[in-house]
Amino acid sequence: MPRPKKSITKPELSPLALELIAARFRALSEPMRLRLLNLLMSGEQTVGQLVASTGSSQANVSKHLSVLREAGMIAVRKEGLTSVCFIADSIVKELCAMMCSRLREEMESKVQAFDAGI
Amino acid sequence: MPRPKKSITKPELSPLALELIAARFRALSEPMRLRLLNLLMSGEQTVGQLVASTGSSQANVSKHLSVLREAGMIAVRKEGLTSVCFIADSIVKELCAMMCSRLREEMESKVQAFDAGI
DNA sequence: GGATAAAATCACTGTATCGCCACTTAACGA
DNA sequence: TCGTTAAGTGGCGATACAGTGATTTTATCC
Repeated sequence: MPRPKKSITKPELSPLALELIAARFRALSEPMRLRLLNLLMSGEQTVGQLVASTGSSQANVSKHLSVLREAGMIAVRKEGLTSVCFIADSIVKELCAMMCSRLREEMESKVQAFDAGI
Repeated sequence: MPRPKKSITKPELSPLALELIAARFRALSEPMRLRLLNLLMSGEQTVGQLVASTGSSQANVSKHLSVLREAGMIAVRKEGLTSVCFIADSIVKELCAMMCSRLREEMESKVQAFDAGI
């Protein structure tokens, strides 16, 4: 036997790579964080503005923002007392746009199937 | 009054849309699931093959596969006793490829920064 | 320095989820 | 029908994470 396991095909991703990729997707896996990112799509905002827009608590927003920051998706610029947040990774917009359009397609095809006779 | 709140800018995503998008990213947010998807990139595989390739328990693999199935990312075709899994949504490959290349870029830029003098 | 305001952090609770074990279900062959 | 095998499912313990309230840090103004 040439090799006792795997690798007839591709070289399989390393555990580290898998964890890093998973971590990035995980940052996008919470509605509140998607909401924050969506708000930041229109332009940079202070933490206070995000708190007001979302209606969530300041602590909660701050925690979610730090998750997004550690994932490299947003960055923060300090201006006196306030912190201004902005999207730091253009991939965010692409990924979300892709997911949105994909979901829309699926829903529309379901509507079509429904209209066509359940 | 037209609407009491928000909407100076964009129409903000609905809670349902946010949850649906988050759910799809959540499906991609676990290393084991990414591993399964990566294995399926090379072509369809039976559950048993995936269990053997990953070295994880059959129950665990089965559960992760059902998560991926509910997220619409894979589909399953029954052939006698065995279930054959395959990627059902081409977006999966795009998303993962995008994340991978993005991470690679970041790492390389860090290496450069390191080489340039910490 | 002291007061104030913005944001981050800590401590805590409830909930979700991973991985494992055991059991059940489904499909085939003798 | 019975036995076997592939896969799905339920229960359990441990861990992770969202949201809240209270506290601390950081920077500004008086």
